[in-house]
Amino acid sequence: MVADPRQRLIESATALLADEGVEAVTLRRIAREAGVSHGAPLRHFTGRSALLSAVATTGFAELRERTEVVASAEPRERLLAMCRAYLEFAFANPAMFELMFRRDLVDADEPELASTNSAVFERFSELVGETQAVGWRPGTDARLLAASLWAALHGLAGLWLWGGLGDTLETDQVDAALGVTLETYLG
Amino acid sequence: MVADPRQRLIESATALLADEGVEAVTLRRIAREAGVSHGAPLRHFTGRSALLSAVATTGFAELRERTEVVASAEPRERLLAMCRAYLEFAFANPAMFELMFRRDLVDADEPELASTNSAVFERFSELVGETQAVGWRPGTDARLLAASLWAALHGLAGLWLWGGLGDTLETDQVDAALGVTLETYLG
DNA sequence: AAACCGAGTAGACGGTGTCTACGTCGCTGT
DNA sequence: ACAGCGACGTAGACACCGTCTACTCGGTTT
Repeated sequence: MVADPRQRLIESATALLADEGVEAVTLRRIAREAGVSHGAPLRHFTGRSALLSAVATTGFAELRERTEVVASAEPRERLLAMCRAYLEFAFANPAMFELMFRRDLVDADEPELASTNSAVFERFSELVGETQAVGWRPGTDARLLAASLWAALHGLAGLWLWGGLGDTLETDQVDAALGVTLETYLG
Repeated sequence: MVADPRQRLIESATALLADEGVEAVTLRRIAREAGVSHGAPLRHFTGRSALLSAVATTGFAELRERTEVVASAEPRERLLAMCRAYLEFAFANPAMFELMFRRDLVDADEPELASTNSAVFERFSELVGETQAVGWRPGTDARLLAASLWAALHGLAGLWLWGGLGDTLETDQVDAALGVTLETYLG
């Protein structure tokens, strides 16, 4: 157990998020979970979105770790691994992933969140650049190419999370679709 | 003004959605907007998600129209046009687009919604098949290819709506990224 | 005439985010 | 030693929200 009450609240919220999904992460439930009164969280966060932003920040931080660990000589291989890591993160933490991209729950302008978030994309963008330097799709604007591929991954995760597309998009089907996507971009 | 109270509620909700976004579309506000008491909507819908599902259904219907109108001899051209129409729809009706993919607001199992929704993807899938028949990426499973491209579009719309990726994804940048995506798949 | 039904109303209940006023500790400066 | 202060927590209120229930109509059917 951590002493810092701020941290305790974040951890209670994270546990609640993983256990019962985004809907359950309410200020009052977090407070109950942390063993404090319903108004206590507001002593440490300006409001719900501030607390949830802090939670989402840890999410982006974990995503960054997952996508940074990847060490391989070939830029192309690293880019491939990073793409897979992105989707694996979504599969492993669906509720967190949803929270991270719910702008009604999270304050996107919160500085720490914004920087952690953009750090991941920057890394991705760099990797795209490095891969281009090795002869992949030269001449295409690196940033646009990165955004395009990033969006493709994000869309796969989003549609899987949403459960749309009839019976087409079960987890393994999404994996297969990811294969098609990667082949399309990097094949 | 329509007589059917059910339709009136849907229209009030749609107006509210377009004017003030997803947050504002609450049962009580819809009722106020329609000039009835706060409990009246429940006479016509089993609950909030049922009403919102009806609204989302009209959204998918409009999306279907937008993507069906496209008439062109070349399958490849039609597929391209359909992709662009998808994003144009999202740009034109951001709040509706968000609602359509918010499974906490909408009952994805509602039959009418599910069928209207899958009809759009089916059409898309067919078009992918036709384009393949003309020599585009033969040998790739049509359904997976469709899902992959569909997700790429969906991701672009989602990221734009979300406003993430720092200053990278303004509206015109998304258009440019769409260009990269289309070139990647169909170039 | 009686029974019924679609449509609407008013009130209640439990839940929520946020605000405010009120307590407590423990530390620190004098 | 002690007054003060600031971090932390509490309790209650307020305005919303979705949903449920009991009640009221006007018209149609029988």
